[in-house]
Amino acid sequence: MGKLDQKDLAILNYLQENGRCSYTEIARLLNVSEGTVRTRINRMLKDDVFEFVIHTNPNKIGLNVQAIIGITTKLGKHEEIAEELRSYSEVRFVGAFSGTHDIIIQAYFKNNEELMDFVNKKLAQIDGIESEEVNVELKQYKDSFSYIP
Amino acid sequence: MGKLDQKDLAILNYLQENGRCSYTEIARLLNVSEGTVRTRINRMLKDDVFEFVIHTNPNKIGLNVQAIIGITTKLGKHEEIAEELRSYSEVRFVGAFSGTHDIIIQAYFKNNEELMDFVNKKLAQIDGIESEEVNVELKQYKDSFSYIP
DNA sequence: TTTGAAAAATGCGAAGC
DNA sequence: GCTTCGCATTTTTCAAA
Repeated sequence: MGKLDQKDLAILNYLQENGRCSYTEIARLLNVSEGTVRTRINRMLKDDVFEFVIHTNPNKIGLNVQAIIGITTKLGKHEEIAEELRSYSEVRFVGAFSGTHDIIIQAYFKNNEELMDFVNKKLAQIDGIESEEVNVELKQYKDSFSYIP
Repeated sequence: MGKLDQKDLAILNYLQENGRCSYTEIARLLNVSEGTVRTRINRMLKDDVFEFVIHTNPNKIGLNVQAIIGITTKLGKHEEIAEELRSYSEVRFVGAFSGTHDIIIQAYFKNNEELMDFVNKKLAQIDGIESEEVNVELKQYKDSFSYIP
């Protein structure tokens, strides 16, 4: 499990700005050969350091309501409930947390009705959920994928 | 602001699975010409429907502590505080919410000490923050970018 | 909007340093 | 591990249906 050096981080930095940046262009910018960039990217992909994805704008595909829901579960039920939640397509993030909530999820919906149905029907049906705290997003200020220091 | 048809959604679906999928390959899979795929992708990029990005695995770049922090602010201070928070590189998500918390952020840190410094120094310095609720992630079950229905 | 075909750019594999 | 060099594939451009 090798570490990443400065060159690797530099490559990731360029790819963050443009996920389709070519090997050739990155090579030009870093003053190394195209082969070097290619080798390193392939190594990082194999080591699961990053992956190529697209970030879809939820509003543009009709998902206008976004919510973050904090969930308190019965003791020892985290795992099972988290696995169940992760299977729903509305849910884009699921994590177990230490703090006020045992599980926190982030989910996207077409409209408020869909959100209500999700909370009152889907969540209500899950055994072991003690309480939920629904936060509806009013405005988004940042949603970045650039964590390179 | 045109709507997306089935063909557009099909293209996005393939790109979700592999952000580097070539126009040619998508064209083969959808039984249309390569030019069609390219035209539509470029239109969607222009319309800000999606963008090509990379998703970096936080752990692999030394960011081992992840937190979701709910913040309660003084009335009328949301905007200003959200803008301030969005400027920090540790912070990857900032939203204003209706619910228990006025602002919810998600942030990544190298270790617990960095998280503590962030809460006790950076957040504590911001005027207008009334209270914070820190949730530290113990395990992540899902973190998807595939919102296509 | 979609297609096809030619030109330009990029990606790939192998060999050598 | 980095580079260079051919060759394959892909992207780009543009005219036409």
